[in-house]
Amino acid sequence: MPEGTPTIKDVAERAGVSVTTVTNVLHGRGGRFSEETRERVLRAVEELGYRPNQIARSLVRRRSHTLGVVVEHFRGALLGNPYYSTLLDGILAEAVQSGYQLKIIALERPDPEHARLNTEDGSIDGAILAAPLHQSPLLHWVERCNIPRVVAGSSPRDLRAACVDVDDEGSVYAAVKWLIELGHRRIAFIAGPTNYWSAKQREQGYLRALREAGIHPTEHWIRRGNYSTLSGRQAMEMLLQVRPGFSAVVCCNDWMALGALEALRRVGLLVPEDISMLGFDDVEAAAVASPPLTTIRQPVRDIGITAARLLIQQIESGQPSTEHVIFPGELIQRDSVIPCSAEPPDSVKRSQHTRPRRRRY
Amino acid sequence: MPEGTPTIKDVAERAGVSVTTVTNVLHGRGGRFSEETRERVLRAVEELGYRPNQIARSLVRRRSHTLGVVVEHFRGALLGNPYYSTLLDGILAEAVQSGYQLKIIALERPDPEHARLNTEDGSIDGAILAAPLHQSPLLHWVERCNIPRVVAGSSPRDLRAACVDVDDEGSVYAAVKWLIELGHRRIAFIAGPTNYWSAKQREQGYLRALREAGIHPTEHWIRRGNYSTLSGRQAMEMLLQVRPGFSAVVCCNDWMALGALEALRRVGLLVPEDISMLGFDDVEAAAVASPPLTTIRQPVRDIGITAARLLIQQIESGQPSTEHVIFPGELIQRDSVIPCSAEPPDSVKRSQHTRPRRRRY
DNA sequence: CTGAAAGCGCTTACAG
DNA sequence: CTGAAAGCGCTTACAG
Repeated sequence: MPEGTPTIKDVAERAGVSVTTVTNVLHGRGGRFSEETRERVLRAVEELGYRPNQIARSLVRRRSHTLGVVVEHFRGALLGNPYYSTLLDGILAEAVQSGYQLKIIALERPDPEHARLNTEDGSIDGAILAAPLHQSPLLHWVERCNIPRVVAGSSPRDLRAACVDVDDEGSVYAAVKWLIELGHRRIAFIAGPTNYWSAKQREQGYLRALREAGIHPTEHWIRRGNYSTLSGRQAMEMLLQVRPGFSAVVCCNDWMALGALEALRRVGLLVPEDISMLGFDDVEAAAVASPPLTTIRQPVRDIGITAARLLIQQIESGQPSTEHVIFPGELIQRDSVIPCSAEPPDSVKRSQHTRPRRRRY
Repeated sequence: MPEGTPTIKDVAERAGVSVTTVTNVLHGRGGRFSEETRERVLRAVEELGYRPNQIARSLVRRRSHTLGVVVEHFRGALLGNPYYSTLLDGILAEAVQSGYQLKIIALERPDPEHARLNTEDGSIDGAILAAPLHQSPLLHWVERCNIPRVVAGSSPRDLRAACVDVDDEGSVYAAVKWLIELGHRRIAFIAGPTNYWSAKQREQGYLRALREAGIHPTEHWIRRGNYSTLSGRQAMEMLLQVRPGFSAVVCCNDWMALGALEALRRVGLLVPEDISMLGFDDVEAAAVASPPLTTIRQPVRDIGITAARLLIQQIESGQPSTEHVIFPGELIQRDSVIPCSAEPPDSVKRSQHTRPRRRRY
């Protein structure tokens, strides 16, 4: 607040009443002032251009009506990631609806003490930890901090704190089971980086589906990328080198699937005719890829909304919660998956294709 | 802050010193205490788990070390828009680097008074108005508010406040001029919604380039969409109905370009062989479209960074500023634009294509 | 080197 | 219906 900003005291003086009366009319505590007093106060507010200082209010009420979103600020390009921004969008929508505002608390390092210093400082009423990395020290913080809190996304299932997440394991499991029902048995997997809890879970889902169907993947069936398009292309290239005749490949995220698509295109293999492809996330680019990518969508915005709702509940009830809300993923069927043809890939009739290079698989 | 939270007074008592001394050691005001006192205070802080209440501090220092990002919260799906989230990402990066945190102030309606109430309340040191709509009442607010402020994105050039933006008009002008140099003369335009300042500017750039080249577009050359893929497809379909033999079409954003691509594909026209296509924004999907889209990229993250920097300068210098920083757009050349062949489209030799339907243009 | 006191701008019992 | 006083948790001259 700049120097000359009018305060409640100025209003009181101008209206010729006490500051107590000013707060009372400002907060509509009826019956404590006459209509005439009310008008005088309001006029003074108007004339002075007075706006209440929320900081002072927060200090005495011990409530800031602000939600904190805690993020690890690794390398800075955080909100450029649609996952985080969509999560934030959901949180914001719910917060605004309930009369809260949002503070972004970007931690320069995932240090519990650092987190406490920035959250238990009176500036927020509660915190949402946004998609922590696998085994982040912040999970430790979140389990024992002194303010209402919930984890949104990437939450270990044994977390002793409220959290909201998608069922990574279960939705990949279901999708791979579906591929198997379509006749696919040789199904490769392009895995994600090991520092993501979600990547691990998706891999588990893949393995469980195969196991239940009595299919035993060798290490040649799995290649690991880092979630980037390039790494997906490279992983696919390595997969092609071992030539075990896959009829389908499932990717831990869409960007790697897009890279894998590129790798197949380069060697003249067609999706889905030669190989079916399944992604995860349903990023915007998935719908406009060629072919449009069949993928698993997670309700990221709903996760954000629910996390905010859970947090506000804790704040307003005064009851800490350790509730876990797990959303199912949704299979988005587009054009990159078809049933497995009985014949091995070599003899599959390929549709017309204009690429010059063409290899046997 | 929950009830039992230790305060500076508790620390003072425990250490057997005054609160003045506690603040002094906490803020490292050297020379005002003995080494032994310092240790006693620090030990008390440690034992009590004391963390300073920033709200109280803000109240007396009149500084919150928080930047406010003001957005119009229309329909809620705000940060789902990569433009906003990327802008926010840049702002966040610069803020964190300079020791500030971010508060998101989502306004339920673009009302100047509502904006003042939420910004001039002591909770932020300055505000960034993020990409206001064309003629938003908030521009009015930003020109006369009492705290440091800057507009990031979509800023009218005559704004009497600091702002950072891309040169929409100039970059479309330059790109269209380039198309003309490539031999294109019949260049259609799929315009954006009229409530976006940027959409208007891009249209102006298109018109200026044509005008300078002595080309006179009729109203048939321009169709308006609403920035969605679907609207782009429909606009292209309308453009095709009048059949004026365009050799190129420039779109006000990438999503509409992607829709236009779809419309052309449906009628069997090839991009870029039959028609060149230029987008704007360089969204992620542009790079993976087929063909990869030639487009104009605006440095959204840099706009955010610069806006935050300008704001922090104002805050720390106490000097309001009305500086305008305008970044050029960057032409990203991919595969959707080629030189115009001398022959009219009808006789253009088309490359191999597998689509069954094929129409004369 | 140390501390008592005033004050930041509000709210909240409480007394009248 | 109205107001004086205490207090929220800090910081800042200022006096010693």
